[in-house]
Amino acid sequence: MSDLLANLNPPQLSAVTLPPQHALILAGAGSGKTRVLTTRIAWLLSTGQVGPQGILAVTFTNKAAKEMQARLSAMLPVNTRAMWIGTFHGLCNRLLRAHHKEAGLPALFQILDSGDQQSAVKRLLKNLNVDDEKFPPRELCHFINAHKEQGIRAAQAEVYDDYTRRRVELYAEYEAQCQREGVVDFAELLLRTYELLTRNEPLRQHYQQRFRHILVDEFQDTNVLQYKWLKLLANYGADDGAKLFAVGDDDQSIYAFRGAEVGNMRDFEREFRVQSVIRLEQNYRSHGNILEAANAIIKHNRGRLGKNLWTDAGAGEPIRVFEGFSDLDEARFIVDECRELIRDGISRNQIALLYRSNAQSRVLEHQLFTAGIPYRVYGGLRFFERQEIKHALAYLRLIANPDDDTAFARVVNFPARGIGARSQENLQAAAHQANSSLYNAAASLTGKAGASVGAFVRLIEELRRDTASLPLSEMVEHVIDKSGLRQHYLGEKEGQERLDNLDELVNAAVNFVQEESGGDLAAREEAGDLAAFLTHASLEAGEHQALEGDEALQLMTVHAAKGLEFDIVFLSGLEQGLFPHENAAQEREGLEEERRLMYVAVTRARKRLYLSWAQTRMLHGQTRYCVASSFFDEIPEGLLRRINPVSKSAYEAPRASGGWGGGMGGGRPAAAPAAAGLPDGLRIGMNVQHAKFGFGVIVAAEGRGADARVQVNFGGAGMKWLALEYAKLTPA
DNA sequence: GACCACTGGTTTTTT
DNA sequence: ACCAGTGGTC
Repeated sequence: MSDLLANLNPPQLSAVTLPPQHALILAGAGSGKTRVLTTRIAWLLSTGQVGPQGILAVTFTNKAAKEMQARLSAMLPVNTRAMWIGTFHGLCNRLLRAHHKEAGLPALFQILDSGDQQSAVKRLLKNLNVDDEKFPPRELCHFINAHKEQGIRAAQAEVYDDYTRRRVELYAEYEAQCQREGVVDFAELLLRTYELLTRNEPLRQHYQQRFRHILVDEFQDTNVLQYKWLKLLANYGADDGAKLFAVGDDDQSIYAFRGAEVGNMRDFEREFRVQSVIRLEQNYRSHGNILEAANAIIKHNRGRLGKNLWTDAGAGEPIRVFEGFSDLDEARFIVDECRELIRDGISRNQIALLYRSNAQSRVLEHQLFTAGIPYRVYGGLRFFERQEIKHALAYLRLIANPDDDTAFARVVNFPARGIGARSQENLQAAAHQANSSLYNAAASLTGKAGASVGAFVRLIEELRRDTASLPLSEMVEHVIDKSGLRQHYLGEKEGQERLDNLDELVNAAVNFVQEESGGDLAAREEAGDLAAFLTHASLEAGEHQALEGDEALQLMTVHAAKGLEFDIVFLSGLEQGLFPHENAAQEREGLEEERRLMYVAVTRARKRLYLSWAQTRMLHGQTRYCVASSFFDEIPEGLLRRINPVSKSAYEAPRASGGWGGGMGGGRPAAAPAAAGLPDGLRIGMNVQHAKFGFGVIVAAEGRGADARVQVNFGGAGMKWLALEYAKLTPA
């Protein structure tokens, strides 16, 4: 055990060895958060304070859960399987599978991912004859999820206008549809579990007594419902409830936009009368200058719980700042610099190229490709979200649960088997009328359409029969062949990649069955291989497409980089309107989240950090004229080293390109053409001054004469459209 | 039912 | 610029 605690610093040690009580650990970036969490569990177990079955550890991502499990098994010769370690969704799934009857769900309930949910909503709107222009499925999904994530059912939803009344009705209809089909969406997993435990006293008591220690990772990312869920399991208000050990960093809360509630940290501290708030402030990751910059940035946020990271590593190098004429120029600089770093022996996967939004990767990728540097882009379409995979899974889902209308609608005519939109509408109507699933309504269709739909139903039944005794992987293979999917993609021009992916799905099934340890055993025993595999596919959308283990540069959004670290980090596109993003920069809350994002980005770097921006950038097919991000103003100049001449705007007098430009599109931005209707003296890209908003750059123009409007990027004051007739703009 | 042209919408994203 | 989704034509 002394081994266990060796090399912990004093705050880490006190967190790990805290006597049983509620605790909040404020763990700064790079302060050894995961280590504290896992060591805490190991310590609790090895001191005999609790058995493995008394531990519940919750994370947000499967990756984090797996890492925790792996680290624990390395630390202790203990059966980690008796512990409940997983994501909120994974654990809820486990509970619902075990108690599906009490929860009012079929044993083989399916899980809708966000895409499935949207299709389900679309189908609902169609059935109810609701105009999907007035109620866009995307927006409706968001409305429904936002309510569920607050723990609010349709019956309790607040109605403040006609539009919302209708949305609430649709929410209720959607709930009914899901119930009828035996499917649950992500938010439902949590809400249903919460309600199950609330209403079912014996079950609730069972789990409240079982779990003695509940540990939560990334607590700043919990939403309202997740916190309620934790309170329930910890038997909030009782003396003999589990002890909650929450680890988080309010400064790294970057998911408020999807419902995360940083306020949970404060609420937790207050409601649970937390006596021990422990701050982990020693950073083991970054050199001093980098850390100092991060601290300086985050200091601008209000209402922080307060924390100041320090390091005993030296100051290190200054932060390098590069200003490009264009996004291309910026990308070229970055790639040149990377080439040199690689030549100097830096490992490629220790270099990260970060950006605010995915669209920015294109220009970087292009330059990297040209330079022949291997790179890996994180994000994008994931394995189980690919069209061909979803199709194959839909067949499997129908085998498991014929009432799954989402799956039915997806493949009833794929590959094409003459069941057109018309027949499908008829079927929908029949099913709606009979209040039954599409599958069951199929028999009621007559005529030609009835025959083809009947043939489809028979196909599914045949598949079910023929695969009933096959092992999972052979089952998948059989379905791919006999459904006609393979044949279909064989005949498609670009079908080879899809075929490869389908083969990969068979492999995934093989691995899934073999991999006893990682899988959710309880769920599998309950429901069989197929159901467990389908759950796995929904809950764990799969590895990102790029190859693992390659010696490659790492490209990703700042969000995706959270939790990771690299020797060298390039943070590009530091322009007002892009980072901080214009949609967020208007309100303080939004800007503060952007600032936390900036803080996360900066603290990813161990040894060297590059910050760059471009005076012009192609965005949505148009050239945007940019000003530097206001975040530059928040970093003390003394920490920075400007690697090329600094200018205030794209339209200063021409000057040397600093050696990075030259060539196509790389040099000064081409002089902007006089935009239609702009009065003399105004040009796109020009610097102007406004009485209220201050200095800015004209970014776009439209209309002429009295209607002429210009879009001006005012930096800190944001992006504005101004009517020239009223706004007083003077060239600056 | 297949193909093509047009449209709108593009911050971040896990489960 | 680029993607996905849609509506039209053959």
